[in-house]
Amino acid sequence: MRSYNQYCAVAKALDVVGDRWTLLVVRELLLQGPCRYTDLQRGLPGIATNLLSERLRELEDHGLVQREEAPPPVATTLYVLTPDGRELEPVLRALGRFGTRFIPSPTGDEAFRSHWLAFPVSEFLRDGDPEAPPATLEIHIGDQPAVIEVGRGEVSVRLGTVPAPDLVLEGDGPTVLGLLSGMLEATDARRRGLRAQGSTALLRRLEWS
Amino acid sequence: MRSYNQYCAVAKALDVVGDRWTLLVVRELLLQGPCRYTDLQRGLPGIATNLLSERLRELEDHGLVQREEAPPPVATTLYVLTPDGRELEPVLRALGRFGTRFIPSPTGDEAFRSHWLAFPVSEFLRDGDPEAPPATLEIHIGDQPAVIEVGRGEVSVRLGTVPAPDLVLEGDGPTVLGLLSGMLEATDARRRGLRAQGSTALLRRLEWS
DNA sequence: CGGCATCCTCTTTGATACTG
DNA sequence: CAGTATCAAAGAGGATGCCG
Repeated sequence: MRSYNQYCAVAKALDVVGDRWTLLVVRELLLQGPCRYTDLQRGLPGIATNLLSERLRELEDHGLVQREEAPPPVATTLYVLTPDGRELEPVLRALGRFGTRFIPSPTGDEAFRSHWLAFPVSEFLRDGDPEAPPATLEIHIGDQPAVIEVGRGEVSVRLGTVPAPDLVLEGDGPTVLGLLSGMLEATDARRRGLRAQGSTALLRRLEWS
Repeated sequence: MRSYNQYCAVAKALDVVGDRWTLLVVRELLLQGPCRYTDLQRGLPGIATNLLSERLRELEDHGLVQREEAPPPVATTLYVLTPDGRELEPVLRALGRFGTRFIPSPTGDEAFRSHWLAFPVSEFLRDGDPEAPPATLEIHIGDQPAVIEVGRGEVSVRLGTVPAPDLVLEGDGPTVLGLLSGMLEATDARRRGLRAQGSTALLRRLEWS
């Protein structure tokens, strides 16, 4: 990217991360941790491969990403955020908070990856009943299932499943997120194809701010 | 900008404000308040005029900027951030905080506008002696003088001058900011062309975090 | 002047194909 | 798997012209 050439920290930041795709590459590394090249491609549907390699090189040049040669049996290169790179998390969080207002457009043809849930869940969801025993909620939206764990006042997400979830939700992105955020009633969600199995009372425990 | 087409708030935010220059236009409106077209041009050295008008139209289309027809005698259009647009401030602050690490490169040929100081000053400077009487510090760097007011634990900046400042600093951007942030000693700053008039003890009252 | 629109050139992006 | 090479299309940058 051509530099803005301004003696201003915002402009300097944009000189470094203002290119198209750059911040989304960082999003992937923040959410997924160390990634192989193809992990990144899967998390960035639509990116051209030449751009991905170019962005990674630029991020490396700026000291935000490090390339690590994984030892056998993996024997591949892993991309990892440096401590400096991890300091982009507040930027990503601020962007996510701002961007939620543009989400509700229900076009439906958009790509979805389950790990993208991690930001909104940790930003907006609260455990409304910290005294109650921990509970788990399994979500099936797109590529992979994810688990939301709630208990002791904390809410967290991770990819994967759990042996005996208290509730399983299955549906498309807008519907599941609408239900989680309380913007959608259970009956409306069901009308939009949501399938729920287990204790839907768990939903009332989650508080969206 | 072409949409990333991802069901993710960060991607949505970047769909809206990820274009080149867009966030800097918002920076100007946040720092300067309502702006005429030419105010924006002055605050955005290097922008092509067609891009500025295009960005303003896009921001308007997304509901982040409003066009207001100022009544005579001004009789010009003013650009103002909407409440939604003002919610980009956390994004700009996060970017500024991240971008400071890329500032020290002292190339020297960069554009500078005094109002750009507002973010770093309000983010990083603290009044180290809240009990002491309020004091004022006038800064002459580039285009216009600015005033830093410190007192009662608060630090603020505004453009303009003050009748009897306790201290006047004159020099280039890196030097003055280096002095304010404590990264530069007074003698080093003087060697780099800084001219100070008044009570330099005031500098020790300012704390940089 | 303030507020753009147009034209032209140059750079960046996106899509696809190909390679060690 | 991890990229590089190629090329058409879109976007950015710069100059200039127009109009109230």
